[in-house]
Amino acid sequence: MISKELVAASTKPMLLAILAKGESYGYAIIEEVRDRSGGELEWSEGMLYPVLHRLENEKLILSSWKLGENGRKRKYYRLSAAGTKALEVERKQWSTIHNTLTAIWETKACLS
Amino acid sequence: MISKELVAASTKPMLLAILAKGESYGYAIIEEVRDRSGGELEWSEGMLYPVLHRLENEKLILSSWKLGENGRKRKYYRLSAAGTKALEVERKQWSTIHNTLTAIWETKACLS
DNA sequence: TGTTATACCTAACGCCGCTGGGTATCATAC
DNA sequence: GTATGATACCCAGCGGCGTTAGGTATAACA
Repeated sequence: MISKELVAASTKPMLLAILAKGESYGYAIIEEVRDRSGGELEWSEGMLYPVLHRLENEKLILSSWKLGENGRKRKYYRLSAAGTKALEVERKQWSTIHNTLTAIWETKACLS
Repeated sequence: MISKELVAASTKPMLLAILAKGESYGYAIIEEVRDRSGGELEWSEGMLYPVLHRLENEKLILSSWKLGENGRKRKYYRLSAAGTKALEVERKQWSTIHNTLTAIWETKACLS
């Protein structure tokens, strides 16, 4: 079980990264996250949909209703130009924190 | 400027990691974080102290008042046994998310 | 016909960092 | 000697966001 804070921090960059590979929709995104994390990450719908709406509101992603192969209506999301830029910002921020964290961890390893 | 969510997610593991290297106190911790991150991370006191109190409440860290070399009273914190375990849990969770994120990012790189 | 999977949405709650304060001591400068 | 800045601690109120726990609707299957 991943802590709430980590989920909060990783949701936006992960979503943007997934949509950067091509358009997708809510249900499929939840499955992809589960697969990619080897089952460690289990996003809930109640968490994902508000995030999608928020990102759309921020103009980082765009949506359009389409009919899936199974005859069901799906709301497909894709990255906007601003979303692509935002993804890069997210990646840099993540790297900054990750590097700082590993630097401290490695220092500990040296002393112990 | 690092996003609020990322700060929230990294505060606890970073604090535990710093104290794992030896006891320290609020003001010095803020400086260490600033140095370690190359100035990218700037913790505020209003953010740090409540976190320290919370971690102490969770028995992950222990505190004791001491007199610093400069004649000032300082509240020194150190890791408890439970805190050491918690640090390992935090590290694992961080790795899980980091690996998932980089996996998705690399996939994107392959397709583009 | 009813149950499961798909697919979307929302309201109330709680946690937690952020902002913007406050208090006190010590060193330095004027 | 007194003002300023650095050190060092603390707290209240606010807002954002995941969580929990619901709801609606359609297609497939039994």
